[in-house]
Amino acid sequence: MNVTIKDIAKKTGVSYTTVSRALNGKPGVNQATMERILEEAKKMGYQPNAIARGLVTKHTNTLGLIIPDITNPFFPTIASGVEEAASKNGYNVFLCNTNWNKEKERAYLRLLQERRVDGIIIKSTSDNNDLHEYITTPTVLLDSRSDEGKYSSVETDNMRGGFLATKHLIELGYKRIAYIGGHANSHSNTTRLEGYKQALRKFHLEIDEEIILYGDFKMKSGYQLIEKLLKSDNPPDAAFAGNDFMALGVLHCVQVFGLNIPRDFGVVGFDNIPFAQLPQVQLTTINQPTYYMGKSALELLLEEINCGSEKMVKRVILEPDIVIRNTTGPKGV
Amino acid sequence: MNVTIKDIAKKTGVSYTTVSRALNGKPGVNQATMERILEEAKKMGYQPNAIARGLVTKHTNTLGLIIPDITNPFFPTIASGVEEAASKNGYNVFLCNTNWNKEKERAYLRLLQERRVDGIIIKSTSDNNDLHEYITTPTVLLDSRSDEGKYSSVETDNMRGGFLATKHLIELGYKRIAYIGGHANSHSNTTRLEGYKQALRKFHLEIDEEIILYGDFKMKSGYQLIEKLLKSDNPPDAAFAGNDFMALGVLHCVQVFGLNIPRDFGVVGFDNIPFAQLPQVQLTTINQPTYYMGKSALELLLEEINCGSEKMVKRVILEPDIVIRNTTGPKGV
DNA sequence: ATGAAAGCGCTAACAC
DNA sequence: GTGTTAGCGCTTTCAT
Repeated sequence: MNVTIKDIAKKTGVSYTTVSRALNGKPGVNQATMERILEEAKKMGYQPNAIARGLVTKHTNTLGLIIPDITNPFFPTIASGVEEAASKNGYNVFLCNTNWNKEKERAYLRLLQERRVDGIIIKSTSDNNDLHEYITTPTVLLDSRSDEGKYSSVETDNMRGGFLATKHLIELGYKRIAYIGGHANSHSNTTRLEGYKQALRKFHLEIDEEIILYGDFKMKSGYQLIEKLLKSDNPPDAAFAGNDFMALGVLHCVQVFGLNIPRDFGVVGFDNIPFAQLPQVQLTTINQPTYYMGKSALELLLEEINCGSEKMVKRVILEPDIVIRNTTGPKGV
Repeated sequence: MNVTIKDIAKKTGVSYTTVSRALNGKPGVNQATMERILEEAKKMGYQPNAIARGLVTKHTNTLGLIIPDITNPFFPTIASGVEEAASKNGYNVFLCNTNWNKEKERAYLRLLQERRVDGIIIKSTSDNNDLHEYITTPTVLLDSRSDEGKYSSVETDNMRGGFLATKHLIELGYKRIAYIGGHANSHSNTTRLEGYKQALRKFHLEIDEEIILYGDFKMKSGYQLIEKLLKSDNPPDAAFAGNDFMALGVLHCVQVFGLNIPRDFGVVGFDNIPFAQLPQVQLTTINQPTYYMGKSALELLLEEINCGSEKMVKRVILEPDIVIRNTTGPKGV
């Protein structure tokens, strides 16, 4: 059995209120008794029971972080941003991996709230605008705009990212640029696609729905999508991928087809995951301030938790930038 | 304010004991009242308070997973193994990232136990054998043998892995094989090193401490360590790296030195992280059943939690195997 | 089948 | 400076 404040009260001969006060460093305890209590507590191996405390204080110093794919390095980087900042503020975080599964997302939302987390940070799997039906706790959205106006959010300017990527390919002379996207109805996908279209329009290039494809943000789907296009009658000569994972799949397939990168075919990714900079990979991509996104999501959440009712809904939008490496270059040169 | 069982008791005109019974599907409730209660609960948006429940039941259905580096894909894979299995069994997991920091590890251990997690899975940052001083909760060790005999553990046969890797290099004709290790006093490091030495001895090659170096399991340190060796008078012609991360660093540096891989220089990693199989990387490495390690650690932990006192200490040792790709080949050919 | 009451370990009012 | 009391939301005897 664990030792409780009552045990240590008995041992030191004071009331357990006094013990509680001493242990929490609250004023109104004699220096001498204070020391006696602390010493005895240590000797008995006392460990405060956060559960009991939470029941009365109404907060658990516990947070939930819901992400779609922990094996995509983009999310661990975010997670470490969240976690380090949380840790610094005395919070622990439940890391929940939905595997892009809407059901799992809902289940986690429920579980987290039953566990009375003080707040939730979520990168939702889709933009259905029905999140509020499942949420009664302070929440900040990551890279998403579902239920816009209800929750604070932090995101990279995906549209601009998409624009930058596509513009870069166009300026290098690539003529037929495919969009190899992620989940069709996810915020990241739709906004990046919008940026892609914007760039095409600006440079008076045709938007061809034939070469706009959706997958699932995973490597394999990048491979399969571009394979289909490369086999077609009118194959593209470049691709803007929904994320780096998919870009890696695209790269692989393009090589299998014997095309020279970047001479015959250009590829741009999105995220700038650490592996994109490997000397063997050198993927041109859109850089997101990933770690910082996690950190600032946490800060937003903390504000929300502490400021309580006067809910200030903020939207933090971070600037992406393009990192040019070796998967793009002057077309045909 | 959240709705409680008392609220719904008042509403339905029964005692709150009955409500509790109904909500938990316990016997002894009339079918009709049962339905009334359930319906009312749903209508009022009742969410059970896991905190209050935990206080009386003494368990939280909550687990802690402590890992050293979430940005090394090896650990997310383990984490997803743990999490999926945990989820299936109704547990939520606190994911804690120590960043190879002993202090943080201890802090998390304390926090987790204050939060009354039902169990802990930990990949410790070092093998100091003092873990038990900080642990009073069912625990299983990952890839570690500290406090051997006190806790169940799951690990890959690291020694055999080290042996396999080194033997492979020797048989290909590499003559001077460096060991580019991770943290000197971590279990994974010492056992892999032991396997390396075993292989050298078996093939009557000299064990040269000059080319046995320790880093921190990160890419950069792989680069720096091999750089030092490559600059020396008697440079190695191959390296067995402490993990894939470090191997990637080694690869980079070797290329910078203009050596041909695998003709002039062979590299073997450890872990077989997903990125090792990228067509651009094709790293020869020792494969660990990573996801399964997480899963079986969880199963061990559940056993421990449920069987209570009759503590069965088990050690699960998984077989590694070598995956031969393009960073090794017949020396000089 | 249902209810009353106790109590999990703690914090917070309020009294002294 | 210290103690008494109540109560957080729930489960669990023990009655009825």
